[in-house]
Amino acid sequence: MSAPPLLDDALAEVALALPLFRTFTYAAPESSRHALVPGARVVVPFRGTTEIGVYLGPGDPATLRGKNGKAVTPKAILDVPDAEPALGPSLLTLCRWIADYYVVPMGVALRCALPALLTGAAAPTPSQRTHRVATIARHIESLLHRDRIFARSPQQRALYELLEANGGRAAVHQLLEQLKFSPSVLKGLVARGLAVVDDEVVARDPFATRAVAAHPSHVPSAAQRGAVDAMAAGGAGETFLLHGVTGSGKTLVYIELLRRVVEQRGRSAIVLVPEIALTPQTVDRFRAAFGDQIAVLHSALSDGERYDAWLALRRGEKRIAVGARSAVFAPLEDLGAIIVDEEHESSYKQGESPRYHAREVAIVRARAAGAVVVLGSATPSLESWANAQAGKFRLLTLPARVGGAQLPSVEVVDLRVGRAAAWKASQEGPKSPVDQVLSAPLQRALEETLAKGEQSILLLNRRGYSAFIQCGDCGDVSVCPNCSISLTYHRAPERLVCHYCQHQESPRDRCARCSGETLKQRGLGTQQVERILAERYPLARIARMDVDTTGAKWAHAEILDRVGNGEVDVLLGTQMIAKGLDFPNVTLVGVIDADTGINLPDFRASERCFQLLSQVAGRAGRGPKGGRVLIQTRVPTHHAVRCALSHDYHGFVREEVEGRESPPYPPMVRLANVIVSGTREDTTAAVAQHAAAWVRALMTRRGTAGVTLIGPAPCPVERVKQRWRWHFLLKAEQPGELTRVARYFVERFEVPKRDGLRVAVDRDPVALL
DNA sequence: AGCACGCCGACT
DNA sequence: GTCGGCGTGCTC
Repeated sequence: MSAPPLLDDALAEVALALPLFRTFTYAAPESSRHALVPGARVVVPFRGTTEIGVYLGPGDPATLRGKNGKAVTPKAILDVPDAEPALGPSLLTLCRWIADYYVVPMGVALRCALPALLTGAAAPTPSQRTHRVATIARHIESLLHRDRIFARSPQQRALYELLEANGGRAAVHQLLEQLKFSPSVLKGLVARGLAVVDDEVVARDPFATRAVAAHPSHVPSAAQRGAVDAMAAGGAGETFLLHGVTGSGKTLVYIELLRRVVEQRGRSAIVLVPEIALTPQTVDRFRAAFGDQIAVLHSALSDGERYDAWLALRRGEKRIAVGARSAVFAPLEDLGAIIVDEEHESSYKQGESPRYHAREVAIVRARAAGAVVVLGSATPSLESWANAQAGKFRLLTLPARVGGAQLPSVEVVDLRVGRAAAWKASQEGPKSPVDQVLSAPLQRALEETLAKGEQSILLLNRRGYSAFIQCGDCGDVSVCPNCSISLTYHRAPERLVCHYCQHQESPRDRCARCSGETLKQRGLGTQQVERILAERYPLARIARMDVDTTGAKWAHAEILDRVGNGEVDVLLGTQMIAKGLDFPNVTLVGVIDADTGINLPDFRASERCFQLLSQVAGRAGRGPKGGRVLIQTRVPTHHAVRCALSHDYHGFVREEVEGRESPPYPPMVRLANVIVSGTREDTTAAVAQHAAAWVRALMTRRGTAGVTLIGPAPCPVERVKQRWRWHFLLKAEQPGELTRVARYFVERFEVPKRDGLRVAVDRDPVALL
């Protein structure tokens, strides 16, 4: 449209990490020019202080015109601190793509590609740190003792039980922060000999010191070899969708591919996993195979450690990066492969700006680098499946488990009223708590598994003790003061907790609305089920795994190690136990309530349910003893449940895609969710309506026929963290049209600067909640 | 995002 | 008379 700008070498275009859709033009002193390579960090004067920015290229003199055409004298770059640019040309290009596609300022995109140390956001921290840690010194087993000891110190009890919930050990600052108690409460516990406080050196990269179990060097099966051969022969930038049933040995395929790419061809590679802490077994296998060629990037690293790892990759000292989402930005040259394990996982989508999806970023990066991408899953996302069907990805299939193991048999237990009554009636004696949790068939299966000395996994996708507290008189439910969400009742420590904003309060003994005294707990959570199981099966060794028991950094790995060592008979947990676990002695998987979440107002609710059921079912029968899966549900005919029963991914996709045709949802269309939020209900609604009307007018004016706008409406959870939320959806056949509309909107629509009003665009949202 | 500038209500 | 509320505008 406009003439290309006349660029000037004496001027420098610099991006700063500000939420501004503009860059700044600085003078480039002669002395700094030789080091000014695009992607280089620069230190620049900005509003009286100095900021770290990224040099993008020669500047445009036309930008040096202030308001009313007055000339602006550019300030000079103060320093170019690095000999080598912090971002190579390929990562710089990748950031430009992110800025464009996800409709964010360049500075925001750049920030997520650089460790905090390099953006100047964090003060340099030593690689070794110490912190104060409290540990339980004396365990109080019986509740009676507990009542007596803490009779006159309820705060100490709450602290003690929080410590317990953290596995007996937790950082002092974390404990006091969570409970908002003064340090004297802890002093009291220490004085009574119930806890001790000491300094702990935070291990320098705990993953580096974690022992790697010797894995038998597996020999690939014919199917695995075929997949590896196809990928190794893949064209530059080609994307493979590796659809392998649970237990089909996808990890070995990845490892064999890396042997060829990294060891034989000397190129580098990135392995993305959904969450490091949840997949220690997978990470261990890569470490066992490649030793110190690997840099494991995980959230427990300090800024200093993260920078060390970044540097080792940048210098080529390590050529494989393993990590969660952000590892897709690992500073590797000559990239040969990017592996995205469990590609359907929603944790690949970043929740805050830039709201990128690591799978999509991986594909774009690999295409530019001439690397192959491998997307692996037993239950691929519908988007990836559609891309494979359309010929954009090459589909490779591992249809069978390795070593001749069979997929477990999956049975449904129908909990609907009539049938539930039937099995309850068949029970002898009065209804016990366990009967409310486990149907007769699941109890029988659990008892048989215990008797054989084998292990069981029980999935209940709801943490806490009970889902909510309801007044028996007026029906009022305790809700969070900050969010439109009911509070979950937790025991040990006894609190009502908001799972959206972490707000906590003490349970009341009367209804807040009508002062009724018959407060009832509704809906079972993992804490309660743990207690019920412990009462019913006192000899069984039960472990619970959910965010409440895995607060401490390495608690995940510790619980899983105990399962692996046979120290646990029953592992009870939320969805975090469904992923990637490989324990051959687990022969029973029970799903306590398959319906949790199936009716959420989200177009992906069924898909998530199917994936969760398939993944957790896949934990059973991975060894020679075989396995069984029992799924309790009230909707046995729902396709997510039905297809999980028969391991029928294709059947599920067929039915699910039908449901996404009209009204259209991904993969039939591309989606952007525009979220308007603010501290006041009325102005948030007004701005959302105004914004939607503005976009509609824009589309009419510009004739963007390919984009449709749905809404606006309040978000399904209309208040979170004291902010009201409205949203509308943009749907488009072509991603380019969606980018144009979203970009024009974000850059031109004026959000009133009051009531904390904000507009955010969530491109390719994973959930509309 | 910050931060300064600037114009209208309750106080030493 | 001032202190300070936050709406508005700017950052090379």
